Amino acid sequence: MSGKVTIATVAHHAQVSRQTVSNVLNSPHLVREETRGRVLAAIETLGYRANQAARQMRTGRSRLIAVRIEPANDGINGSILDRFLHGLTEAAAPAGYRIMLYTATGDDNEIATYDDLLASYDLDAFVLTSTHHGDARTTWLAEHDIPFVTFGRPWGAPDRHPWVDVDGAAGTAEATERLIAAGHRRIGFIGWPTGSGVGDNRREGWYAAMRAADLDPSGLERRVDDGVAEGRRSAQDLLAGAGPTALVCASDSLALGALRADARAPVAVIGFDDTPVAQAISLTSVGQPLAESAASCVELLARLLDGDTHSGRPQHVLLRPHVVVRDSG
Amino acid sequence: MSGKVTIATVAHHAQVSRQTVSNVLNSPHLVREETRGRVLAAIETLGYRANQAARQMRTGRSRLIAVRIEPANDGINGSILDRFLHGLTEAAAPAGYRIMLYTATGDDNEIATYDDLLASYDLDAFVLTSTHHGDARTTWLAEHDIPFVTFGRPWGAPDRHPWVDVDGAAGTAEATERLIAAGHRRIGFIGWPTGSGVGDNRREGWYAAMRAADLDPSGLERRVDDGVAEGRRSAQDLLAGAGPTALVCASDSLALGALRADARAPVAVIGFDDTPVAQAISLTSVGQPLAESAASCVELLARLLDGDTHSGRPQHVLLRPHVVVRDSG
DNA sequence: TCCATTTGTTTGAACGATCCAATACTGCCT
DNA sequence: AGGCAGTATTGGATCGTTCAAACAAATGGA
Repeated sequence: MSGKVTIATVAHHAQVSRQTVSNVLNSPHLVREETRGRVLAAIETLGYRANQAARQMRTGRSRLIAVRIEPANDGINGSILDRFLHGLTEAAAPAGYRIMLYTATGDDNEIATYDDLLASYDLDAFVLTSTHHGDARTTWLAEHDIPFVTFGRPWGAPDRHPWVDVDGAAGTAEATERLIAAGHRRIGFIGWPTGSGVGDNRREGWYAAMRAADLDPSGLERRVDDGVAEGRRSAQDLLAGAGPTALVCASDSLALGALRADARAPVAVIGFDDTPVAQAISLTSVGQPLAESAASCVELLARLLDGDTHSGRPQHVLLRPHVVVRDSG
Repeated sequence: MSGKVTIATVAHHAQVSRQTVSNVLNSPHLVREETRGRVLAAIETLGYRANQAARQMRTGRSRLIAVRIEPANDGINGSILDRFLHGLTEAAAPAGYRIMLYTATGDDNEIATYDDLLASYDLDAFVLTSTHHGDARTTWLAEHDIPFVTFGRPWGAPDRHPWVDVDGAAGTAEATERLIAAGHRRIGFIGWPTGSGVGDNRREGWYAAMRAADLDPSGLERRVDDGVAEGRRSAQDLLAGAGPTALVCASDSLALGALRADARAPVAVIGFDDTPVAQAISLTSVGQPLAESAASCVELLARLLDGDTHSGRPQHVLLRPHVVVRDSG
C-alpha cells in the first residue's frame, strides 16, 4: 500500500492546491473545466476518498443517520424491521449517508441516548419507527432542532415533522375488494381494540370497502389484542354468529389464528404485513412497501439536511400497500 | 444550551490543562487522585462527551463496527438477523462501540465496499454473518489486517480468524435426546443435502444421539433443499417407509412441512432456529442464543482492538443452543 | 548537598478536511 | 494603456482530540 491518500496527495499529484481539490468535490462550478478534469483523474488514480472524520470536524456534519433497533418482537420488530433497515441502508448509501444503530429501553432512556449520540457522533438525523400517542421523543427532537423522520404517522398529534407511512386503510380496502370480486358477500374483520391509530386505520379500509359495495358490515367485526389464540377465538365467534365466508385481519398473527378456526366451509383469510409467517404458511397478506418506505425516509431526510426546507415539496409520504396473493384467499 | 463543551471547556473549569483531562479519560493512572476527582466533577457538571470525530482523526480509530445487512430472506436474514443485530448493538454500546450497517451485492462488491468504508470512516472492525466455503471476504480482510469476527465457523478452511458459532450438533442432539426421553424410538431426521457445513453439523447431532442411545438411525433420514414443500414430502416419504414417530428437522421450514404431512398417529416434530414462524405455529424448535452470540462477537473484537492479541484466551467461541419446547414435541 | 529518578502536569504540534481572506490571472471597457 | 470586474487559485487558520516531549516538583540515595 502507498500509505494514506489525503487531499494533499491529490493536490500534489494534480499540480494544484488543496483548496482546489476541495472545490472540485464541494463546489465544482468554481473550478475551470480543464483543472477539474485533472483533479478528478488524480482522485481516480490514487483512489482518494474524503476522510469523514476530518470533514465532520470542520463542517459539524457526520453524514450518519441513527435508527433504533428494538429488543422485543413487537411492533415493526421481529418480522419486517430487517427489510426496512436494509432499505434504509441501501437508499442512504448513494446519498452519501450511512446507518448507525442504537438501542434504548423506554422513551426517557432513548432521549438520554439521543443526547449521547449527538454529542459523541454529531449525528445528522434520526429515523423513528414505533411512534405512539404523546410520543415524548418527537417533542424532544423537535425542540432541539434535530432533523428526523418517523415511519408511522403522528396519530392524533399535529404533524409538525416529516413522516412516511403506509396507508393501512388502502390495504384492507384492497383486500376486501378482492374478496368481494371473488364473490364473497359476508366479509368479517378481526382487528385490534379501538384507540390505536394503526388499528383503527386498518379497520377503516374494510368498513369503507364494505359500504362502497353496499354490503352491511354490522356484526361482522371483532376487536381483540394481537395474537394467534385471539384470532382463532374471534374467528370462531364470528363464524358461529354472522357466519362470514371470508375474513380480513389486522395482522398475520390474527389471520393465522383465523385459519385455525373450525369451519364447515373453507373460509378465505387475508392477513396484514406479509411477515415470514405468512410466506411460510402460504397466507395471503397485505404487504407493506418497505423498501420504498425506507427510500422515502431517506429522501425526506436528505432534503431536510441539504437545506431544501424552503421548497414546497410535501413533507409527508403515504404509500399504498398491496395484497400478496397466496393460497388462503 | 451553553454551546459546545470541549475538552478545553472542561480543562478551564477544572483549572488544569487539556492534556490532563485527556489523561483522566484515557490514562487515569497518570493523574493524581485529587486532580482526577476535580476533572471528573467538571466533566459531570458540564455534561462533557468526547467528540468521536476529533478522537478518530488523531488516533485513526472510529469505534465503529460494520455489519452487512442482506437483502434476501435467506441465511440468517429474514428471521433472526434483527435479534442478532440488536444483541450486537446492545453489547457494543457499553464497550464504547457502535454498529454501522452496509449492504453489498455479492462478495466482490462487498470487498469494494470494505475499501470504501475503511477509507471514509476508518472502521475498526467487521462482523460477517453468512460465511461459506472459499469465502473471498475473509481472505481479503485477513490480508489487509482488518480485524473481523465471523458468526459461523470457517467450515473446511483453517480457522485463522476469530469466530463465534452455535453448536448445531449439540442442538439436534438435545432435541433427539428429549424425544428419546419422551419414549420415542424411531426418530427421523430431515436435513439439507450433504456438503453444507451447517447442515452436516446439524445432522451429526441427531445421528450421534441415536447411536448413543443404541437406536438404529438407518433409513430414517432424508436430505433435501430447504422449504416447506420439501419438508412435507420428506416426512410423508419417511412415514410411509421406516415409520418414525418423531422428526428432527434442520430448519423451521422443513419442520413446518413435516407437521403438514398426513400421518395416522400424531408425529412429534422439532425444528431449528426458533424463528417467528415457530413461535406463531407453536412449533418446538432449537433456539440459537443470539444475544449471547452477539455479545461474544463484540468481546472477541474488543479484545482484538484493544491489542490483547498476546493473551492466550481462545479466539473461538462455540455456544450451545437449546430446545424451546412448545406444542409440537 | 547534589544529582538521578519518579511522578504529575503543561506546551506545542499534528491528524485531514473546509472556511476565510488575500492574491494572481483573465478578459473587457473606456 | 489603465482600470475594473469577475474568476481561479493560494496560504493560513481552524475544528477537538491525542501524541511526544518538555517542564516542574517531589523523593531518594550517596
